[in-house]
Parts: sequence; structure tokens; C-alpha cells
Amino acid sequence: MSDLHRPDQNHLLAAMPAAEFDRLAAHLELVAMPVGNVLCESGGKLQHVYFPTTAIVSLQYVMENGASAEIAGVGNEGVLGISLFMGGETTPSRALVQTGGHGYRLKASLLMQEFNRAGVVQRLLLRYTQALLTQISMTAACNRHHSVEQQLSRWLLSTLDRLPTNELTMTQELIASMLGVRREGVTEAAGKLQQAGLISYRRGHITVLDRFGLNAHACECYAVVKKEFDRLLCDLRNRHDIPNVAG
Amino acid sequence: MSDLHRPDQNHLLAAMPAAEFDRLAAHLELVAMPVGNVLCESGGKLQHVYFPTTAIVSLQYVMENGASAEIAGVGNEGVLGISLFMGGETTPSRALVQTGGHGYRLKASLLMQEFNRAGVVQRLLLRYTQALLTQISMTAACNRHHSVEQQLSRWLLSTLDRLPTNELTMTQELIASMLGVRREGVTEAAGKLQQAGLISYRRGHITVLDRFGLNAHACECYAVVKKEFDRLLCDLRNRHDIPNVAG
DNA sequence: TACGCTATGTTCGATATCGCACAGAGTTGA
DNA sequence: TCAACTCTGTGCGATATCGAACATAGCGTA
Repeated sequence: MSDLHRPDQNHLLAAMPAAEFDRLAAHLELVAMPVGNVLCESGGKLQHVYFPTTAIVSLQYVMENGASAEIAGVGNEGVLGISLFMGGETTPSRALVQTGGHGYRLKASLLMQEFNRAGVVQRLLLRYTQALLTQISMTAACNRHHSVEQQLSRWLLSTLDRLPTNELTMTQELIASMLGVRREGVTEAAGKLQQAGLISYRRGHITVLDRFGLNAHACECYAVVKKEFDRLLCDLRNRHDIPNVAG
Repeated sequence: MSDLHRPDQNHLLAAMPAAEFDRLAAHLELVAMPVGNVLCESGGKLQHVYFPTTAIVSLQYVMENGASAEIAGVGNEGVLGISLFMGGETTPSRALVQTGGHGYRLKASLLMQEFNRAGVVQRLLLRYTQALLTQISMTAACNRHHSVEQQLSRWLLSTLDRLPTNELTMTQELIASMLGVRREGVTEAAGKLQQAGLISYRRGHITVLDRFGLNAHACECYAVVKKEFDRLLCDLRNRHDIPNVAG
């Protein structure tokens, strides 16, 4: 297992310089993150931050009437628990494991120690937070203007970016609750995408056949978010000189 | 004018301890922020951060087809330009002055110097950023699930919170572009609110008559955001000991 | 005062999504 | 093999919003 799971499968951990990473490495704890697990309820305080490697966590808001909406997703590109270092300790959204897998967790206090050194790790985490903010912003715009079919395409692509394969294990019911639409709406949209030869699916599994085609089918939101993540973070992999933008 | 305009009309500036504030005060520049002014285009880099006092800035995303959606608003409770200290320098959203007024601006480099001291001001700005993040998150959820009438109520209330009066100068057309809906939809929703005795309006002006009633008419999103802002920031006014949440 | 511009009000059909009901198909386990 | 359960497919009317066209009303200005 120690061969299969490595901290640097998480891009943020991988982007940390050796000195900083070494300080944290001994305290990183590999944990299973089974699907459906609620890591943090609305308003709840996390005891750890989570760096997913193969798992994907969905940040959702659940409304008073029970309807839910995904705000953003967190996979191997990021970290769950930004409210700890942002100073609020809690958020009104909940964190639900959407795709089961693993991740590394770190005691909140240890992350805070590192963050408060005000060095590379702080800058890295703040950049990630800005990227997350862009993701949430685009979710807002997308929810306003785009069709279920476009949103499903976007969601499939961004989920796929966090997985090693082209297949995701996920019922339409679950996808519907992520997107905040009816299950039937997902059935219909998925049917169209399958007819177009972009995906194929069977009970609980979706395989993306044509990523480029799906991209063309999705709204611009996917590309905007991806570009912004790349700009802010992707080049961090194997590049440990995160610039300090101090004037 | 120097009597009418004071930096502490902005809550973030007011929340800074004397030592920190004094370092910045000499560099704060009072500027007029006329309605319609675009302070920052999508992807553009700000040379200053803006602390509005009487103005309100709308953060929007404009889609490829020209449709727009408000992501969040920034008034006297906050600051425009978080991407500077978050490390990304730019964001995909644009900043448009929605309500004309004034604000204080500060050279980006000077804010960065203060931010990089990793002291009270940094913690204050990060807490504000988290509050903004909550606002954006709720915009996303609200866009998904709530009616135009509910959203208009929410928007009126949150705009009013940033103004000294109960009247806002704003055409329905402009409100429509903020909410990302048709102008006719705003006309219809505003008509209902007026019939219910909650607001009254005439060509370009809206007066809120019954704030409590409007609150009851709005979706939960308004209250969630307000509560979170209060929790994270409101008690900062006249309270300069922002706790360091280091573990 | 009269004109012209802009804001607001109203109507219409078109469309997307919803909410519900139920049928069929796949999976699991006794 | 069969039963129970879950997931997916489909059809229906109801509703909200859209998109466009046009009517009316308020306001500034010549």
C-alpha cells in the first residue's frame, strides 16, 4: 500500500519545497475516504485538513427545504479545510465524499503552524484558495445561465480531471443531487450525450469516450476554471519557487 | 468634504488597530467611484485596492454570449482587490460600480507590504475573503434553487445593508443585469413586492418600506450570508484583537 | 409646452425544468 | 431461481422563465 499511496499524488503536497514538506511529512496520515462520508457538516469544525489523492470531496450547501447544490469540488488538486487558515474555522457548506478513495490528513494545528510561517506554504494555500474561489464563482454563473446538459458535461470533465481513468462510479441520482437538479433531468441529459457518442453508461457507471467532444458540448465555465487553476497552480508541480507577489 | 468622508466609514479600515491603520492612513486616497465605472475588467490587474465607503461595487462574470451574472457585491463592509494578496493578481470576473459614491484606494504594493507582515491586517483580510467566499457560495446555491422574486428581495436587502438610506437609485434594467435575469422578470417581481407593500418604486428609484417583511419574502440565503459576515467581521468594528487561530 | 428618450408595463407563444407516476431493467442475495 | 431492491427510462401536465414585440408613462430639454 505504501507504494500505491504517496503524498505527492496530491498536487499541493507535491508542490511544497522539500524543507516544508519534510516538516509535515511525518504527520501526514493516510486515510480511507469512503463514498458518502460526510467529513464536515454545515458549520462544523474540522479537526484535520484533508489532501485527497484518489478521493473527491464535494462542497455542498443544503437548503432548508432539503434541496442541495454543489458549490465546488476538491480532489487531488487541492485541500479540504481552507476555513481553518482563512480564520473562520467553519463554513456554512458541508463536505461530502463524492468519489471514494484515499487522502492524507493533517492535524489542523500543524497546518496552522506552517501557514503562520508566512512562507511558501502560505502562498501556496492562498493561491489554491483563489482558484477555489474562481471555481465557486463560475458555479454561480453557470447555475444562472447554462442548461442541465451543459452543466453535466462540465461536471463530468472536472470530475474526470481528478481521476486516473475515464470511468466514474456514480449513479444519476447522486449526480443530480450534486448539480441540484432532478434525477430525470440527468437521465435525459446523459441520454443525449450518449447518443452523441460522447459517453457511455450503465447502472452506476459512466465512461467518457470523447473528452474533446464533451468539452465542445460543455459551457465555457469548464475551460475558464481549468485555465485559472493551471495559471495559479498547475505549474507548481515540480516548481517550488512560488513567487511572492509583494510589491 | 473631509468631514463627510472618513476612512473608518469602511468597516475593514475601521477594524484595523491604530498602529496598522496609521501606517496606511497617509497613503489612503479618497476617490469618487461613479456608477457604471469599470474598475477592473476580466483578467485585468488592479493597481490599487479599493475600500468603498458609500459606493458599491458588483463583481460579475460576463459570459461569451454577453449574458452576465453577479458573483458578489463589495461595499463599505469590504475591499475590492483580494486577488492581489491571494497571489493570483487577477481574476476572471470584472468589477463594476453598481452604486455611485466614494471610497479610499491604496496602492497595491503598500497593501502587500502590510499583508506580508503576517499580522492583524493579514488575518483581517483573510477573514473578509472567507466571508466573501460564503457570499459567492450562496449566490451559486441561490441561482440554482430560488425564484426571481426571492433573489430580488435578497439583493435589495444586501444592497441596503451597504447604504445609509432606504432608497436605492437603480433602474430595473440594471438590477436585471446584476441578477442575470430579464428586465421584465424584475418588473414583475418588483410589482409583486410593491403590491405586498414591501417596497415602492418610481423610475430609477426603489424605496424599501418594510425590511422585516422583505426579509420574510427573501430566501434563506440573505440571512445565511449576513450571519456569516457578522460572525467573521462585524464584531471587528471597535474590536482590534482579531484572534490568531493558530493551533 | 412639446418632443424625444428612457424606464416601466403588458402581452404572447416558446422553452426548460419541475413534480409526479409508473414501467422496465440491472443487481444482489436468499 | 426467485424476490426484493435500486437504478434508469418515459410520459404527463404544471410552472417559471425566456425572447420578442409593443404600449404607456416619467423625465429632461429644446
